[in-house]
Amino acid sequence: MSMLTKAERTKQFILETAAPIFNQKGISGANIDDVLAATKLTKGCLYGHFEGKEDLALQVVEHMLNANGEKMLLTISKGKTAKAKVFAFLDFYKDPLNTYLKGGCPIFNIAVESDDNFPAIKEKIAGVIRHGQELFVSILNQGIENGEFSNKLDPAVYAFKAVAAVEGAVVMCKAMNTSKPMASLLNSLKSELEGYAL
Amino acid sequence: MSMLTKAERTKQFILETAAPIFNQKGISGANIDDVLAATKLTKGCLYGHFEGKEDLALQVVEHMLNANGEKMLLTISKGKTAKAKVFAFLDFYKDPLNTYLKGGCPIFNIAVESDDNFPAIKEKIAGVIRHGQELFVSILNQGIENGEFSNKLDPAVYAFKAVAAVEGAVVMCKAMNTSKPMASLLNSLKSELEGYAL
DNA sequence: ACAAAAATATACTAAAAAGTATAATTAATT
DNA sequence: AATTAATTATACTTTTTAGTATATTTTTGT
Repeated sequence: MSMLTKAERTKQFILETAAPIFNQKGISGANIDDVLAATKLTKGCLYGHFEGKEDLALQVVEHMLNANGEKMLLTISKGKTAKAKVFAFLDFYKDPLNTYLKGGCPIFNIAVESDDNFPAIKEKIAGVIRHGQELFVSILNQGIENGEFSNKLDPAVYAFKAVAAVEGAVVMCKAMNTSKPMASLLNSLKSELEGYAL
Repeated sequence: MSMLTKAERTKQFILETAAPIFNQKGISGANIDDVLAATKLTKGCLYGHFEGKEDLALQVVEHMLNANGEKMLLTISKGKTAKAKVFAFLDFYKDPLNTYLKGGCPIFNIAVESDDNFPAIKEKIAGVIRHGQELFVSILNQGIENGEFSNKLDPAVYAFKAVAAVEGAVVMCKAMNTSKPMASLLNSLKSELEGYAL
């Protein structure tokens, strides 16, 4: 028998199945029936695990953010040098048309929608973005300290620029249905960083 | 008497009033009653001008995109040199917390939502983005031709990077409730361009 | 294996949102 | 200024979506 109880597994299953639905259709656009159809569960079951749509949405969002964070950390940790870590991060969305979670980057998708509508979720997103920036900055700082990069590199500026550009590029590429510009953007961001190499 | 008929003015008024609602709440999140409350009009009136919510949404989107395009063109046209034009474009969203249309950049907001949900609107957005890129590239090319910039500048790459970064930054700044990182991003993008100055 | 507890299914109600028919009003044309 | 056409308001229906009460089934712990 699995370590998780049946109910816990069902809840997990609901969250995982609902994630792409919410990521693609958005919080307002996704509805309970979509989730029921995808999970092939019933109302009684779903409402046994979640108080209502708002609760479901919040937990789905948390689930997506956690999954995204873990995946991101794993990706970055594979790089041995600071530069390799940064490059690994940049490549995370190198194919915007085939993101690991259908519908693009959940952080950004939720950020756009929650901004003016769901203050609680907006705060969560703000935290995730801030935390990501801090991590990125600390990697760059390590790179400066260990002599990989010149101290002319401003970690905060580069970190913000890189994330903003990549996230913006994901949206643009998806809209235009091409991942081509992403490739040259990544090259440009990488050579910009390499300009600070010692 | 105004050149526009009463009905035309009412329709225009509805579109303008509905624009911020749709831009903030999204197409799925916005509803007819929101628009009626904001305009203080009634169903009979609204349905006299639009076939239904879908039609309204489409026309609101078109209205937002047109308004955005015009405003953008006007802004850019104020710059005399290629560099000035680019800088003017970059500064367009320099204060992401107070965009001319409440809720941030409509192009991006709509892009994120329409992507997996509204194919017709997605196509429109794709066209707008492509057109914007072409314009940006042509400005940079002029700059190269008239000797402002070195021909080492790759217009397509810089144009994409700049737009992606600024748009991404708008979302990030709004989420984090600060326009500070936008300021340093703009400085960075500007000095990047100035690196190609002759 | 059995009893208690928890999870799930069914069938329903409630609320919200979209849309329509018709009447009243207002604007445009002569 | 009067008439017709168009616009807008009111009051309604329909549809969609969320949520609930209760019954049934399945887990879980003894």
